[in-house]
Amino acid sequence: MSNKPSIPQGTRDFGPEEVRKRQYIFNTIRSVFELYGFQPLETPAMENMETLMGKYGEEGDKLIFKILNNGLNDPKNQDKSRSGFEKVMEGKNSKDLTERALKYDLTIPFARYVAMNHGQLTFPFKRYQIQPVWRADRPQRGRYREFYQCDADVVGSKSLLNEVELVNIYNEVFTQLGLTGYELRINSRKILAALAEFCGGADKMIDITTAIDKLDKIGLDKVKEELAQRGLNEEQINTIEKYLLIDGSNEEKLNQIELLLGHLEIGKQGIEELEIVNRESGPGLAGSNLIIDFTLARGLNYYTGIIFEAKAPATVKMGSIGGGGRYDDLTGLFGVPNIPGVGISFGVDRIYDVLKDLDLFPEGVYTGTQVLFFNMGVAESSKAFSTMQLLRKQGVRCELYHEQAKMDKQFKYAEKKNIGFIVIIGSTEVQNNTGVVKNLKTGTQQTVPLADLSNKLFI
RNA sequence: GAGGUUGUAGCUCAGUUGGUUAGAGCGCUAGAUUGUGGUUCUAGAGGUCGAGGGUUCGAAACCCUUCAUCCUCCCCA
Repeated sequence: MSNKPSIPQGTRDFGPEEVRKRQYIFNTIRSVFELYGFQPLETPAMENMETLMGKYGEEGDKLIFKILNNGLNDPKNQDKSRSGFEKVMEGKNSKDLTERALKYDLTIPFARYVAMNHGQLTFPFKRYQIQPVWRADRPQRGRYREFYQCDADVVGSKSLLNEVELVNIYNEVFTQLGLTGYELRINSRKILAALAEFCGGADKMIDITTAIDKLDKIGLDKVKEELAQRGLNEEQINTIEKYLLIDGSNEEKLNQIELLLGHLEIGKQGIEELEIVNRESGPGLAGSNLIIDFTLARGLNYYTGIIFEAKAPATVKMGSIGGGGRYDDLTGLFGVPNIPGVGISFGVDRIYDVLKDLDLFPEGVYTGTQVLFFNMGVAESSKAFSTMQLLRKQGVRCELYHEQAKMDKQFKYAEKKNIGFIVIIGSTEVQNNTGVVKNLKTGTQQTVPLADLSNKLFI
């Protein structure tokens, strides 16, 4: 029976305090995006199925939340519904059963938007987008079925200046949030492509990248094992091992990769890109927070150039808190070729968990109401109400206790809501046109004429 | 999709080999205290032991099923 209400697996309610903390993260990210000249965009929660399918790889397709069509039981649809169901049972998709799905990320809907509106847009188009996305994944630490992404993308520009700006956006946001120990790992898909070309051919690229991506998790030996399982021979695996053993500062890594893959045209391009981004991203940033990592692969198969992954400080064991990269032709998927782009994403829900673990939320996040007016009776509360309205006009956040009650109760209400000040207007005060202002943190109080009440008293 | 963990009061959790009426702390309500909270003291309310079935003279405990939860793998933010 279980009459208890519940919410779907992997979703969450956010109480007042949580919302405030999340808002703090959103506002920080939004203000940095705006600072760098990005403009807001919102797209629907759901997209047509064909917009999403096939864009995230085979695994990704399975994780898309599909929406059942309405009217399946309508007599004139029943045959279609049945045959559609048969198709679904075979693992295929059927428009007769589902033609819409919840969006899986913000990049593909954005690409769809650009493809639809490229005639009207001014390029390069820089947009940011802060919205929830949904994945039918099994929930666990740092993984939810509904979560927010904050994306910033630039389309219509091949300049590496964009990558450099995005690196600095990451740095600015994480620094403002106090997350100074973050790591921004970068690599280039072109280097990975060069490696694949050098040993095994381009068709082995996905096999190679998914295996080496796990290096820090499972270790070199296991990676070699997995490569062998995926059909690479010993010579090829040895080359990959050399590749994986590249280490040192960013500059040292670049020198070593030059020796290994610099002779290939695509490798040369990738190395040059990394070199530029590393050099231009700013003194103090490159090499400490910005780390060139040749094992970084990233799953999304539309990336073609520089790729990013932001990681929380190793101590919190959270993994990726953001990611992104360059794609040469995302809108080509929607019939509008030759619009290159590059973008990044912040995972707010994980950043929230990390800030909580590290106790990095500032004090000010918790404040709501500044002043509580005590309710001392009908005539008294009427006076309190009109006084309160005047204060509200000055921008002071205040409230009047909802009913006449013992002072004890009203005090406790203020305390629980973390309200810093109370104002008592009782019969004596009504007569004298005064109020007793008490600072609950220090315990001090003073009687002041109501006309003198102002926001200065409540700081 | 595969594997595991936990589910007892509003919250955090005890509960012995299966044995009478299931406990504690915190919180809540009321009083001590009719205009001054946080401290203290006193009293009180609050449980179909996640749900359903089974074993047993007897189940919170053992078995099966199911749901939820958290975690690991896969993959990802």
